[in-house]
Amino acid sequence: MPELPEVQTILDAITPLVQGRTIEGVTVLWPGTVDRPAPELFADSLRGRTIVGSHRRGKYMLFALDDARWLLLHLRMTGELRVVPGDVALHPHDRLLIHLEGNEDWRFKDTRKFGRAYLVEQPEEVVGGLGPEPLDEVFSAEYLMARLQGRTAPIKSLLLDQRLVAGIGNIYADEALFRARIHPLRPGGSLSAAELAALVEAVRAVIRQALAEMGTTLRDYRRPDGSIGSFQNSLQVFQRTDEPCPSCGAPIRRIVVGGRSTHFCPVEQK
DNA sequence: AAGAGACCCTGGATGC
DNA sequence: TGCATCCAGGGTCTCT
Repeated sequence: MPELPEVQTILDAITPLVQGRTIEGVTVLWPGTVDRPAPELFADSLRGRTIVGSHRRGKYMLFALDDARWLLLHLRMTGELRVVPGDVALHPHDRLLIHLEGNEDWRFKDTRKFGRAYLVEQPEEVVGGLGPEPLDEVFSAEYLMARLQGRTAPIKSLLLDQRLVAGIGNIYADEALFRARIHPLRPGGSLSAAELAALVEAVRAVIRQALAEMGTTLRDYRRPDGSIGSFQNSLQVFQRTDEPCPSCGAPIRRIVVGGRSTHFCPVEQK
């Protein structure tokens, strides 16, 4: 579900609801949601801790605790976060409950059970392998030129590789490639310096706009207050198969690249 | 090392 | 209506 703009939007909404608050207990409803340590130790270790800060790295949310450890959350495809009164009825897809002082619950709901929670001493244990943030100046045409040298995989697949650049998912990969007018099947190493420069700017523009619009709601994504994003109204190719290209009118095509649905204009993207 | 494919899960939409 | 198939904002693992 959520990519960088959605994760940032959720984090911005959830942080004021949990920062400074103390965890009275944890209920693990689906053990698979807890990646590390073992669920019982995870729950025991969080009891009594206070959340003192938060930030985002790629698609991960990082919550700093008062014992210098970190709670990391990844929502994967269908994860949702809410803070609700403790007596609100559970949803069948609630997987993890963090009970806050004052009888409120921070709830992790996740239909497909792909989401994960981590309690670690060093966030780098989990996020250390991520590439640069797309809005960081490190992410540049020169960086891509060096990293994509000799790569034969489709540029679409490479944009989804979190080790190359962190936070881009299926929606924004397709949208950025359209804006840069680059065909998704182009081998990564075949892109010229000018094309890479256009791609970097396209990625930044799409991410910035999606942040401003609080993300893209297609099915499951909800902000913690239940409201939706609005970038779905700005999508130019994603999930617009057979609809006219907004630039030339040709029907948008859908293909599968690296097992992921991929949308592009067959006329304009070379 | 890099790339392709299977796999992890559930539920909604679509087709017959 | 019922059943089958396909599809989904992600990432990890295995095999070649």
